Amino acid sequence: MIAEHVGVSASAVSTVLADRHEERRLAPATVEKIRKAVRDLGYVPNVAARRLRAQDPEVHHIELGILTSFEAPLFLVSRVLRQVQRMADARTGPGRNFSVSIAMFHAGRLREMAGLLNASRFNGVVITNTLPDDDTFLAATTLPYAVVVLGRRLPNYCCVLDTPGESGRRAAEILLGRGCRRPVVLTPALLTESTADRAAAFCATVLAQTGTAPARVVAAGFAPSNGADALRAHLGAGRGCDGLYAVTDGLALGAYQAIKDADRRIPRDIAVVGVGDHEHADFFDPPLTCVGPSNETIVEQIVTQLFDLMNRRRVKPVETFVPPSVVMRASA
Amino acid sequence: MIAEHVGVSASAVSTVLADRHEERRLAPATVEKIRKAVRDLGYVPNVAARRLRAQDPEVHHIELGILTSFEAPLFLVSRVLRQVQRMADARTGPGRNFSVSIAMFHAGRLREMAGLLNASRFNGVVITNTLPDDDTFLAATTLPYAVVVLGRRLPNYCCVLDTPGESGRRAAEILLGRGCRRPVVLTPALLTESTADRAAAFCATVLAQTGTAPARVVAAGFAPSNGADALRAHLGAGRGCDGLYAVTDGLALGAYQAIKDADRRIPRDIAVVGVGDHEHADFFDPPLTCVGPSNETIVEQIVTQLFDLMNRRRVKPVETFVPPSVVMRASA
DNA sequence: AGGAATTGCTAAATCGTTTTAGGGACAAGC
DNA sequence: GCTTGTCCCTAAAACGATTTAGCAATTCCT
Repeated sequence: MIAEHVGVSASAVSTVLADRHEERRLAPATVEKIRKAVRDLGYVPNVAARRLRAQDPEVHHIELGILTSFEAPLFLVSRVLRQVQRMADARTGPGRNFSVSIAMFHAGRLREMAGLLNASRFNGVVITNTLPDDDTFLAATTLPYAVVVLGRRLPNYCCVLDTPGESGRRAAEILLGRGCRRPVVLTPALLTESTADRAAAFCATVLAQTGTAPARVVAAGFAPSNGADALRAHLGAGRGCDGLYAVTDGLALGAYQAIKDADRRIPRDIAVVGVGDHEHADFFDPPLTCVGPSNETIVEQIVTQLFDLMNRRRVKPVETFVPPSVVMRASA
Repeated sequence: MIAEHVGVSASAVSTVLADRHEERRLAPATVEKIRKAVRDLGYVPNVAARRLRAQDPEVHHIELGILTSFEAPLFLVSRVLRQVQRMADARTGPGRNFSVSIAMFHAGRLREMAGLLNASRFNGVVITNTLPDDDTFLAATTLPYAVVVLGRRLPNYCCVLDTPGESGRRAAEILLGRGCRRPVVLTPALLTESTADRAAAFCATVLAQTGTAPARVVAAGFAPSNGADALRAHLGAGRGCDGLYAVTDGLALGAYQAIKDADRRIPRDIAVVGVGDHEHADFFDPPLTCVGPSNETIVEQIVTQLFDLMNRRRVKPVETFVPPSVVMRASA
């Protein structure tokens, strides 16, 4: 402990920090001396040591984490967390105890997260919203505990993701089925594996069915304002659009504004299809038609796999594809 | 360690778990025996012990947490987290290292969260979205580390919250200033300290200025669907409304739908004022006029206080009131 | 057969904290 | 002077894992 600096034992410091110097009869002068040292040295107690010491040997504490990047929206993450907690609560009892938390990493810098590699932070994790750099890191190092990856395909981990190619294809079919002649796909500049797949499948389907590839509008980020700016530029330049596929709902929300500002109607002038990754897609105006994996199914798959891994009921990694479900609402 | 069950030493078990039995030349039979025991006993490694052992004595690891209830939305929480992380990153260096995470508790059962009382989980926390039960728990036990409470007034902690009475009053003034004669306040059934204060101030102001208290519409929860249902019922019953104050933006979003479904226009027929606690309030249609504490200010206050407490630059708890800022958009 | 090398495992130290038992110094009482 | 008590503090064990050093048994080499 840092504070042997004052020539006093660790026990005395501990006593003072726990505010038990009265009952343990430390001299007021010593208490003051210790307090001062604690302040001066900026002492921070080590939680791992405290916990190791404090915990009841009879009860096992299991740490679960949901790892996501700072930049990503939390909607799906929070749903995963709630479901994980539900399962955890069901398994909690005397002798077993769970903590579930969300930890964030800077996109592309997952590898820097403390305790990941040496398994000193979590007993099991769900990882999502990784960038390609994170994916290569993960692919290169198999973490020695229960890991489920959401939305990415990595051979050495259990993965849960959209059935590849499906969402984009169905979205294209919906727009073409309504008679759209000038479909547009709206994507962020930095594509994740899922968004890239959706866009590619959409383009391929449109090309196959009409002979022309759809226009591709690229937004700076995935916030609504990025979507609005990008689509406004596209419409303002007079390039046609009568159907829009946004690979994430935030972009669709921004697109709505651009469309309305351009005095076009949804879906009459421009039909819009999203993916269902926004909490309130059904309260957009008009409510957003979505083609994407059902969040319930995804969450359920993730959580059962996580617990199966932890129970060692599953050992080999598996890929689970969740087929998109179509929720027709008023926007297309 | 559990697995002395097989008559082998802890070191051997550790070796196998780390998959280093090759380099350390354990007999394949022993490895199998250990693996089987690990499986059969459902062994879960203790992360606290691992961490204590694994960490470099030269670097101090500081754990920060943001504690919120499962039931609450994550918008403000995620903003707090990002800001905390930014400050943490700025203070990270050789010898100092932060982990920031979100941990959730069941509303009203904060006291059950493991490691809170014995300080064995976090070096500092931000607590928010507490229910009255949690508040009484907190008021009764001063946690022995850095704590900042968001949106509640507790004498023994640093608190950051709306200036009491201000938001509701300003909202009322905006609606009355537009000439509204039948203002309505939309609240969830379960009021937190902040929402209760907003509703009360709104009602008091309207009563003072017009002589009649506003109608109070109570939604079952704080999701948009709850708001839509509640307002639909109100409008359907033919009770008047030409101005609406929603104490949380989710309700406003639901109200938008009910208003449009009733063929009323926003703001011409019904003006709407929210509080600015939804990430995309500026992309509602029409964009939502908000009166509420600026999220930047709140987040900044919280985070500086948290770090001041940890540095012991502040010792006594303080209350910080953040005055509402008004963001006029198209809805009122 | 005797020494060297290899194989397969264990003992012990360590991480930082808390708690329990107890010890030394001094004062008071006989 | 010896016992008893009080005051103030420390030593040591414990928490559960990992790692390092090393020991015994077996095999290999000459």
